[in-house]
Amino acid sequence: MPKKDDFDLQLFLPYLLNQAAEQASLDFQQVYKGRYGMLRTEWRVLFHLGIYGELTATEIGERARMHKTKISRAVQKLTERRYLARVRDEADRRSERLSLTPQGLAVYQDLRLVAEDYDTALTTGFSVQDVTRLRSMLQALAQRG
Amino acid sequence: MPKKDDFDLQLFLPYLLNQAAEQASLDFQQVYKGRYGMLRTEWRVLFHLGIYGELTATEIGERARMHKTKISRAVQKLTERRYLARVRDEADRRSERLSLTPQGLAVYQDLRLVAEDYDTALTTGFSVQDVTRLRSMLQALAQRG
DNA sequence: CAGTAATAGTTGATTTTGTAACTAACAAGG
DNA sequence: CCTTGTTAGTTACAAAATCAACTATTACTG
Repeated sequence: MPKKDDFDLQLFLPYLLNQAAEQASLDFQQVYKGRYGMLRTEWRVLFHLGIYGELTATEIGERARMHKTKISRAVQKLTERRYLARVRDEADRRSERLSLTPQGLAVYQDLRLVAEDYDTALTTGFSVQDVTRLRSMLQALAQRG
Repeated sequence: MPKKDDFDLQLFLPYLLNQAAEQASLDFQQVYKGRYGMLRTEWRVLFHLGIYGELTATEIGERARMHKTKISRAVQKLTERRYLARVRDEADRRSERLSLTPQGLAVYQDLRLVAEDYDTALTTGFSVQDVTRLRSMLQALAQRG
């Protein structure tokens, strides 16, 4: 393809990161959307609770860097589907302790296995050192700001 | 932070890629949104035309992996702002050849400089080899599917 | 050449996200 | 305590993305 300008968009990091992220997300989305009709935000909330056991909406927001309205809506959906339970914190009645129900936990465990397999599939073809370096660079990039 | 489950979400590639991509996009968005009131889709179309000179909407869609409705709307906005010109292709009257106007080109050139600076800023702190390896791995990840 | 299928691009309806304003509960200073 | 300020979370409205249906044009096929 003849270029008029030698700037290489395919190598521009914000663009490249987005292309890679979107591709990876879409593949994994097939599973949680297809199997459980979940949205990306819902999947993230579910995983946070699966990993940490019990968190408030604000805590999830800080960890996942998601806005509280997104979380609020995800929590509503997950509650309707009986994947999570909300208990008002009596020490501070503004917040709620969120945790997975047995059903939610089962879904999490299923998706967690898929996630591990998918991560393995994504990284085959690269050396272990390269993958380690990739993750650490991505973490560094994600943490700016 | 005590974990109930040892799966590390922070290292899961689709999640990690998204965090890094979102951070980078948001930073760069400040510029094109703040300076020219553009959306991400519009920025991408502008850059494709700046680099390749003349393309149809479909060609942009293939390259950028964007859906045609997104492109259609971005093209409308950019045309309203007099950043791009549309000429019906007489060889195939269904399609239009898109190209930047002088104003559009000026905007592209401005943003291109910012993009180069931002890319440099993002990668300082990493070795040249690491950055090269990062880009090539991201390209490989983006190209699956 | 009809007649059907395919392609370029647009438009409209629905869903999802983002932004701002809101309620309820707590905190701190006078 | 009472005013003012802050925090947790929700809700309402606007912006944007997604999906499906549509028009116009070209390509295929008998």
